[in-house]
Amino acid sequence: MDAKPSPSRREITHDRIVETAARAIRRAGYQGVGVADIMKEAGLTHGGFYAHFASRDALLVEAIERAGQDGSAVIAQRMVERQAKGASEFRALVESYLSDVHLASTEHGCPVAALCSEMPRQAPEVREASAKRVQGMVKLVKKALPASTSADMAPVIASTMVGALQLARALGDNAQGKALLKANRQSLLSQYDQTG
Amino acid sequence: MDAKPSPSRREITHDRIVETAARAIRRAGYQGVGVADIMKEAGLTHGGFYAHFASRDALLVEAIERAGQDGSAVIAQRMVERQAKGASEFRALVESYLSDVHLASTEHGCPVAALCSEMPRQAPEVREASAKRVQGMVKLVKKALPASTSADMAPVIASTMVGALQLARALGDNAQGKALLKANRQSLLSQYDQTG
DNA sequence: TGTACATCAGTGAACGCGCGTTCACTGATGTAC
DNA sequence: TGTACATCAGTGAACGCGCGTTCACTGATGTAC
Repeated sequence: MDAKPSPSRREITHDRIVETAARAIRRAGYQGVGVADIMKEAGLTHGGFYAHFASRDALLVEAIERAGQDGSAVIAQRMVERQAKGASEFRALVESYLSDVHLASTEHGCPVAALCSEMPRQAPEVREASAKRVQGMVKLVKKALPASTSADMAPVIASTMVGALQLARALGDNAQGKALLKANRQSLLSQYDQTG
Repeated sequence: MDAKPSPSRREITHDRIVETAARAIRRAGYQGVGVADIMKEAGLTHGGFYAHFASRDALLVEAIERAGQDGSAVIAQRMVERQAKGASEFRALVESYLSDVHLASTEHGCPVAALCSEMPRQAPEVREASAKRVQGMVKLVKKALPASTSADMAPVIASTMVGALQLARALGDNAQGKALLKANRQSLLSQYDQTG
C-alpha cells in the first residue's frame, strides 16, 4: 500500500502521533486536546513534539486529514458489509452513517460530524483542511447517489446526514437520539432509495 | 413584558453578563470564552463574577438558554417580514434560517448551529440545557410545517437546516457556502412547500 | 568483527502566560431616626 | 432635610494549575575504517 518500503523510526513515531491526534480531536474537539495530552497518549513526552510539528495547528491540520481517511475507511467497510447482503450503495451509506454504532463512536467516526461547529473558529490552515473534509463528505454522498437522483441533491443529503448525527449526539446516546437518527434514516431511504 | 416592575441593580448586571455570554458562546464556542473575557465585555472586572454565578458552567447554562431565546426571536422577526409579503409560514422559516444573513451572523443566530458539535462534550448541566435547545429547534420546525406534511418530518427537516447552516459556515461565508445554503433552501421548498 | 565517532530521536526542566476561582477591601446605595 | 450606620455590588490582587513552546542534554542508532 505504501510507496516507501520501510519507514524510518521518526516516520513511525510521527505517524503514531497523528493517528492519536486524529482520534483525540474527534473525541474532545479541536480545543479539547493539548500537545502534552496527545504526546502522552502516544507514549512520548511533550518535549519532543516540536521535532515533529511546527506548531499545534500544524498537527491539527494533519490530524483532521487523517481523521477524514479513517472515518471514510470505517464507513466504507460497513457499507461493504451491507452491500454484500444486497443493499444498494445509497442504502448502505445511509444505514452505515446514521447507525446507532456511529452515534456512539465519535472517536472513530466522521470528523465533520464531530467537529463541524468548531471549524469556522480555527486558524486559517486548520479551517482550510476542515473545509476540504466537508467537500469530501459531499463527494462521498454524490458517489453513492442512486442513478435516478440528481447530483444537485448531494449537498442536501450530506447536510441532513451530518445534521442528524450531530443532533442525535446532542440529545444523547439514548432513546431520544436513536429515534431522531431512525426518523432520518427512514426519510432518506423512502425518498431516494427504491430497493427493499 | 416583565413580571417584576423594576429589577434591582444586581439583576440588571446579571442580565447583562448573561446577554454578553449568550453572544460570546455563539461567536467563540463554549470552550472559546473565558470568565474574564465575558466580564470585561460586559464592562466589569472578573472578581465580581462569583457573586452572580456558582461557576463558569452555571453561566454557560444561563447563556445557552438566553441564546435560544435570542436566536428564536431573531428568526421569528425575519419570518414575520416574509409572511407579511405573502410567504407561507414554512417558506418563511426556511428562507430565514437558511439565509445568507444567518450564514454571516453566527453571534446573533441559532445557538444549535453554532454549538452543536461541542454539546456532547460539556458538563452534564450544560449538556442538558443544550439538549433542550435542540428539542426547541425541532419544535420550531414542527410548528411551521405545512398541514400536508407529517409531524414525523420535523426532526428530519431540522437536521437538514442545522446541518446545512453548519456545513455552509465550514465552507466559508463565500460562494461555496452560499451555494450549499441555496441548494438546501430549494430542496426543502420544492419538497414541502406548495406556495409560490 | 570491533572500535570511534557523528547523527539524531526523544527527555525533562523551564519559560511566560492566561485560566477558573477566592477573598479582603472599597465605595456607593439604601434605611433609621 | 440631614446625619449615622448597615448593606451590598463591584474591585483588584492573589492562588494553583495547565497551556504552548523552547532548549540543553541523553542515550540509542548508524556509519567509517
